[in-house]
Amino acid sequence: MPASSTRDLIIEKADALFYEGGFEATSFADIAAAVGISRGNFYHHFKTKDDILDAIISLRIERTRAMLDGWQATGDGPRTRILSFIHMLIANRTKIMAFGCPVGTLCSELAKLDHAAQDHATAIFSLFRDWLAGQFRALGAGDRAEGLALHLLAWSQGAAVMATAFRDEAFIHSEVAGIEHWLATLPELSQPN
Amino acid sequence: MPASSTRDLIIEKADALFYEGGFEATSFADIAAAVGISRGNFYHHFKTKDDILDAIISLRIERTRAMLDGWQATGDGPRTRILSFIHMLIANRTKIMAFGCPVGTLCSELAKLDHAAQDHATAIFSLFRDWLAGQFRALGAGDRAEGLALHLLAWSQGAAVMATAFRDEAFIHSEVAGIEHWLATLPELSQPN
DNA sequence: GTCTATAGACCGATAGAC
DNA sequence: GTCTATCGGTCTATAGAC
Repeated sequence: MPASSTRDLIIEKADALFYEGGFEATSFADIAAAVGISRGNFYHHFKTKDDILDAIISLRIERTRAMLDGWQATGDGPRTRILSFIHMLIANRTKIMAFGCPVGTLCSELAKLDHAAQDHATAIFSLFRDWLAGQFRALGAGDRAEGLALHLLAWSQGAAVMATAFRDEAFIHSEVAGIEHWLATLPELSQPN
Repeated sequence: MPASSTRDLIIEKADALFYEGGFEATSFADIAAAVGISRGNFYHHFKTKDDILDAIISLRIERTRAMLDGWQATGDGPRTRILSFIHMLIANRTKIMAFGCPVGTLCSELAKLDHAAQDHATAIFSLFRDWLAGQFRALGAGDRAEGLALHLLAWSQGAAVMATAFRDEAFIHSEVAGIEHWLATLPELSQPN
């Protein structure tokens, strides 16, 4: 079976639409139009809107895991790996200023909708948290590693929210600089990089 | 004028519904049911959904201003006033874990909807930013005051997003403790309180 | 009689679902 | 393609204060 089936195309387009317009505000018609198929064809692949959402979250989990594995596979030390995470804010700054963080905004929207997929979406955050905690552990943070990971995640989320509200690119850069300084001067860590 | 009571009731109920369920996902029928009036009566007070959104944002701006003025009117020093802001995270922790920060989630949703009221909603953030900057200025932060204010806002937003995603009350407390420590050890500030 | 608040029928469009 | 429910929004009628 070819990898880029219609189903994959639907997921791909719906992923972008849910990110840029929100889950609730995106209709089947929007997705069908973006894919270029009829709505009838659509239901052959997904029975309900929630099914698409689950597929999208699964895709994001896969891609996040692949990205983290890729960073892990380099010869870089944990500090450099953490910087790779931080610099996502810069790399994605244009989209973040327009639509926020894909993970944070999805979790917030699903919380308000009291949606069954809440935990599934939060699992993306858990991937980042665990991976970051691993880096901090490698730096000698011990049992503080998870707390540091959560704090770093929160910091990046706060930067994303404010950058979206104020459409302020300079603020993203200043927060990233702040994180880098924090990382460089963390008192608990014993390893230099 | 006696007319304002129903109107005020609509705003109050819609404010809660928009916060807890999101703007897009809340219908006129939901609001009318919460107020206990017919949808026809509803349209006598507000012509469009955007009208009520504007009214809600204006209400939030008024209430925020009143709260900040109240903190300003106390005999407390700027450090204690900043702590009042931070401790909102604790006071509102239950709602934040369920629905996120009212301001941050609204701004994020309106950004995705590309809604005309985006700037109006961001004005609530601006109130906090300017007030916090005033406190930092009083502490001798000089032209760093606004940057510190934005950073503190971002920190609280990040804590709110993560607390919502993970439903983690302990995390809120640990972030608040982190902010308090940061505030107590800020190197730039010359005033003791 | 006028004005305002209220109710509820009604509209076209579109939603998710099949 | 078709279903039903519901969306935001419009319309008219009524009830009562002045």
